[in-house]
Amino acid sequence: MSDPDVDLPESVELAWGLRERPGKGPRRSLTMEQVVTAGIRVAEADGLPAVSMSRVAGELGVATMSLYRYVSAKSDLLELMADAASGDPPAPRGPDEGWRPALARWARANMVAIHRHPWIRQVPVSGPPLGPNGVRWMEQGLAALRGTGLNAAERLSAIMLVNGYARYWATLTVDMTEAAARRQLSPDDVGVHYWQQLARLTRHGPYPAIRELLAEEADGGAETAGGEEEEFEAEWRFSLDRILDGIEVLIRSRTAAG
Amino acid sequence: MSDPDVDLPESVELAWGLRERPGKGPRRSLTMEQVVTAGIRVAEADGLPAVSMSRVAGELGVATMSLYRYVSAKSDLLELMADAASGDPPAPRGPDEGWRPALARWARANMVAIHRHPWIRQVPVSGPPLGPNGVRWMEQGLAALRGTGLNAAERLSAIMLVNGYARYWATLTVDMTEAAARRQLSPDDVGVHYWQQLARLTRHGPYPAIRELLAEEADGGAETAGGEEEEFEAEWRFSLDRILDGIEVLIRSRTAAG
DNA sequence: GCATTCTGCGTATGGCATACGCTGTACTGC
DNA sequence: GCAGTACAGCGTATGCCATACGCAGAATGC
Repeated sequence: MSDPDVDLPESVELAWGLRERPGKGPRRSLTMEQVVTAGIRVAEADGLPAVSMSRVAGELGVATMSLYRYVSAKSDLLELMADAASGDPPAPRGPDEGWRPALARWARANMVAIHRHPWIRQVPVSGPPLGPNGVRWMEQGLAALRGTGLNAAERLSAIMLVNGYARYWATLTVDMTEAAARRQLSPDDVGVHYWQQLARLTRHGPYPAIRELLAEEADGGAETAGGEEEEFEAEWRFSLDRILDGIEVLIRSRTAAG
Repeated sequence: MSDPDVDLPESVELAWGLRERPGKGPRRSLTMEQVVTAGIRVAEADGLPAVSMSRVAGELGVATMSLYRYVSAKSDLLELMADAASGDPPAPRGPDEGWRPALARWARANMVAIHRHPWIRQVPVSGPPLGPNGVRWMEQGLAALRGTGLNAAERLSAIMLVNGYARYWATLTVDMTEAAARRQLSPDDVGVHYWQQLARLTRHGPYPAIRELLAEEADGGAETAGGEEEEFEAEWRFSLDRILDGIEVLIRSRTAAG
């Protein structure tokens, strides 16, 4: 079913600690971990655009080109950084936790990881996870759906859907917060500003649904407004609950039929 | 409610055709449309990384720096390109089309637009839509949910959820297809290769859920496999149906209670 | 002790976005 | 019809960037 030696990108093998030292030649003076954490340090301090090969090399006191003995291209480095910064998936809470709370915790942890390391959202994803942490996240996500009656493809699609949402949401909120900070406003004010802009643009022309939205927003907008924090939270929960409801419909139909 | 003059980014005003010619000074030798379509032409031909200010300027027969009379930064140009390439939202089909088919059509059109212009997925989104097409897409999305009993915030969250999924899915499939093409494989083979890689990495260690997945995939993988095209389609539909089911649960509860 | 093989890295190439300031142009107010 | 003014196009220059190539020296196997 699985050949003993499927070929894997070199940096992935290094990250998993496979690959033995090759005997010949001088010792490496750095570890993969040092390289990756140096990259993370830069991203954390000055953002992903500041992560250049020369900057990371400088951080380690080596020449720029030395890094290419560890990663085959900058994109490799970025992927490894993202994997490392994702950290540990949330610990399972025992077999009697239902799939729904487990998946909700997993989703939130997903979102929180990006909030904690906002630069992750700007790392282009080139494919399904292969890094050590990515695979462990996958494991935990799938574990939440064991015994639900969903088949393999469905379990996979479901966690991808949830992961996609968490990433999307985190990206959106971080972008908004950063846009706000750049103009020295609160995230709330950015929202208000957007409504005003939209109102101006749609003042003339066929935009009935948007105008209905704006009117309703202006009316009742205040009634649900708690703190900023709570509002973000409520919106996060809203869409997540829609997704989980949708999954639940399917699971129920499976357990009823089967 | 809405001030007569909320400030809008200059390029947005240009794109909407607001802003009168300023009397003084020489005429502009280009239109915004020319600049944007030149950028799109480059992206279409050689991908987004090929879109540099000098390349676009060359396409138009003007000097690089001339473009900065039209956009304030490259990111402006990219956003305008993405908006223009999004094209028209799907036409509404009449008031007796239910919210669900309407939203499903909208979602698919969203996804198809990215498939048609794959570079769109690489344009960083800096905030909610302000371009002419983006606003019209928003209008159509919201229109699909009129009269469902959902309030403004809920309608907005719902279409954002659907849009996020469409974008996510399109990105994923395009990335996979391009990765396959780069290695001269079929997208299917890339999938198989991934399973093999995952199997190797999880052979030792605590990955029960992933191993279960791999086993099940290896067993029954063939039984559902139709053409590639159909499989993509089925997976797209699966998650979309989860989301729509979730929205439907809420709508039903609203119309029952209200 | 020699061949081999790998490491670190200096150098060089060919990009890139964009700040600045100049020149000529088309209009406004007189 | 003319002066003043604000703007268009753009040449030049700065300071980045990723990475290809090849060399010198280090560690090992034999």
